Amino acid sequence: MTAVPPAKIAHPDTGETADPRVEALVNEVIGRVADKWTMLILEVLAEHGELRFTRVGELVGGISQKMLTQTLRLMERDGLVIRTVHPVIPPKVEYRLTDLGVTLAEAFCGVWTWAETNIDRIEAARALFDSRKG
Amino acid sequence: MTAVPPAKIAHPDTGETADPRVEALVNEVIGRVADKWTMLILEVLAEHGELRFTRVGELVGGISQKMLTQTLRLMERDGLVIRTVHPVIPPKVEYRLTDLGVTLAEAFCGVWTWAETNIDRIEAARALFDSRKG
DNA sequence: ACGGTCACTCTCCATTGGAAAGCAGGCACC
DNA sequence: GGTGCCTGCTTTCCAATGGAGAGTGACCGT
Repeated sequence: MTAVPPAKIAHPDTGETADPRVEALVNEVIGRVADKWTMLILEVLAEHGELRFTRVGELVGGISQKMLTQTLRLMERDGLVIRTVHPVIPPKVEYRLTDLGVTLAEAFCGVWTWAETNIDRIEAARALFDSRKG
Repeated sequence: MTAVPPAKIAHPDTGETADPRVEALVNEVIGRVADKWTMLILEVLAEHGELRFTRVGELVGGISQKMLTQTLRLMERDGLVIRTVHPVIPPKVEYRLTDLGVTLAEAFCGVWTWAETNIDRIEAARALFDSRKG
């Protein structure tokens, strides 16, 4: 991936950032990271420190094991979490955030607080919208 | 949706936040908002102010019209954007952020700067991971 | 021998997302 | 009077994604 993959629809030039390659990379990273499960896992790991596989699933809630494995692997690949395997029976695998993961969690912190403080406004907006075009 | 939908897997108690209902609502809002296209659209609207439908698509890049319509509608429903229809021919529809949308964009601002500053680290982590278990 | 534990992994199916075509409706051009 | 074109969707079809649930491996207690 040295060459930047072109956008599927060839938009000639959006004339936004100086370097379109940087922009594309950032968008790709955002696309990776701006994922429901990634954010939720990041949250529980930031809050609880080191956790085992099933415990992460419990704390996140409603995630399938498949997605849990998949998301944790992707986060590990991106250097957000560290996976520690303890060679014991029954198996014990612990996950914790890297420094990079911690900084991302801090960056996302504003979003949780935003969500917490603005739930009422969102629900009100939804009610209004639905009543208008129900 | 007055009653909080129970998690699909019945986790007895994760013992995290005091009120599980608030937590569930926050998770739902996070799940709504932590979406690739939502974040990207939020970004371009925060940066460019009021934009027309196709212009949003151009600036976001690589989004299908279906997802653009769908995401903008959802954002409108959640009170993040305002959709203004100018009854002219050819049609002209403009989108801009509400105050709520602006606050969310500000909350996400840290994530964009995080992505920009940490691209190198992510790529390095990926290269390492892939070389290890290629 | 058999069930329990834990972290996956696999299989099947419903939902989602992308590509492309269609549509509405007035306007300009020929 | 047709033929396009313009924009903002909507629809259709198909590939990819995600969830539910069962299976796996390796050992331990009974």
